[in-house]
Amino acid sequence: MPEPLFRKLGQFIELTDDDRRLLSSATHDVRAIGAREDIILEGDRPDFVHLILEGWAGRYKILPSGQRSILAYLIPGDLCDIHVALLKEMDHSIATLSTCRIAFISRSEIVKILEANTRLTHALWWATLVDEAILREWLVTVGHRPADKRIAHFLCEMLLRSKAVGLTVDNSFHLPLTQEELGDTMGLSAVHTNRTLGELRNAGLISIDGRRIAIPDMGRLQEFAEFNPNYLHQKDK
Amino acid sequence: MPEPLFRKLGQFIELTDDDRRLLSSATHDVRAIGAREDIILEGDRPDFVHLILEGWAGRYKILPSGQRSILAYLIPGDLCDIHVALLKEMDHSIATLSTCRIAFISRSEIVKILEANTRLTHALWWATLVDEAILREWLVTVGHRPADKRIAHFLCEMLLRSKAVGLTVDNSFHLPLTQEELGDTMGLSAVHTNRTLGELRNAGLISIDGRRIAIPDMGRLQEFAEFNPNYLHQKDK
DNA sequence: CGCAAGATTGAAGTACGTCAATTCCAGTGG
DNA sequence: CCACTGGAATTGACGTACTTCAATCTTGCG
Repeated sequence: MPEPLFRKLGQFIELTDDDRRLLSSATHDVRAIGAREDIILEGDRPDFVHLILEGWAGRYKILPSGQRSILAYLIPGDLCDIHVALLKEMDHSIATLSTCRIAFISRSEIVKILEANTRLTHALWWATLVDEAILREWLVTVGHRPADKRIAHFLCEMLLRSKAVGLTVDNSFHLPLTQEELGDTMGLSAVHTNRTLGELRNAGLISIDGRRIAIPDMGRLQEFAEFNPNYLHQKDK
Repeated sequence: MPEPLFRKLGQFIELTDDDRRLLSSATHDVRAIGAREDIILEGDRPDFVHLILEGWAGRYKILPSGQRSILAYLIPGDLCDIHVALLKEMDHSIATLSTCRIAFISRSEIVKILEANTRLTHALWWATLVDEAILREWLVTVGHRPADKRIAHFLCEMLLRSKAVGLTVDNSFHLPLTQEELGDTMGLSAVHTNRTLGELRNAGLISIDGRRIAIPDMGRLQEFAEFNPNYLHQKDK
């Protein structure tokens, strides 16, 4: 069942049939969730770890001013919150962006896996370290890159991450975000996000068809964005 | 020997004498390192995990433009790079900021601890999750807060983190950074950092004596910065 | 005591934000 | 099939928080 997770962890270890069985048995409780619904809220201490099987979700915080800051995107194969096993409470919220299929894994099942299988434990830990690496790169982006490179860099990342779980077609992928949400991610206003997206399109670096982004020349976009994929720690490439 | 580490992990688990012995025996190789020297460079695959015993270090990346982005500060009790055990290579560099005493722990010793002691393993994992939580908060700060609150928020955090390892005196702590380095952290120019620091001082929110920051009224500074310490996941308060 | 790095200040430029209006488009009901 | 609707995208005008450049002042340190 959790093919995207297999595909993701497979970048780090060769999964055995036994590993697959263990993961499959843990992800029996699958639920469909509509777009833009909260999965966990800041302050929660949930009893489940959530695994995205289909669709996009995002981590976010709301500032006292009402401003929303989006901190990460979660796509198929991503675990939302293994933190929960160790930290007392969520320090941020998670919501779906598109309609999603999500596996609910009880904490006890996670603990069982961690005790039964050292290689899987390491693979799961590896996944959280990659999340951390992505956060570092976003911090660089938001703090030090101008708007156009900021967005270009983000699109490079999401193309490669989508590709790693088999969600791309000819260097195009589905981006289920409004421009306002993209702005809340990049630390930009919706208006400026719109203008910047227009520039990238005019420069021929990207093309947009509805909610689908196509990157005609990935080399050129990477060069423009000063994008180095090393922080994604992907096996292939 | 590694008192600050005891103190840090002690926030998460009660350390037994056995835990302490295990950690002490791993941290036998201690070296003094001068200020502003690199410990690990991006691309490295070091054989050692580094533990800060005294002084400050920082994670950073250099952009093609030469711009430096500082991504995290490491103070006594912080492990620099457990990543190394799992990720292929460093995706960022680490350098000292002040003179430091650093314990070099060989990878095999880390592995030994991880295999021998589940509780310590969880505590170490917990520490990396806190690092991740801090990164998320920095992303909020850099992306969505104005310069004055950005710096105020950072100072709140560093006071609490310093306090947790016993490095504060009357709500004051040593901040071994130049204003340029602080700017590279907050995504601000050195000039604007200077002016903003001046404003905070004029407002009576902080006082600066050389490289020492004093916070006369922590409640007031927290309120100004909209600082909520939940993301630090500290036990006490 | 002298020097270099860091801190401070002023003046001018710019990349971004805000406000507000208009256009586009997918979904809905008639 | 078309008119209606509300959210999202787009565009223009204008304001501002920040940057950059450059000069001067201060401080720590050999």
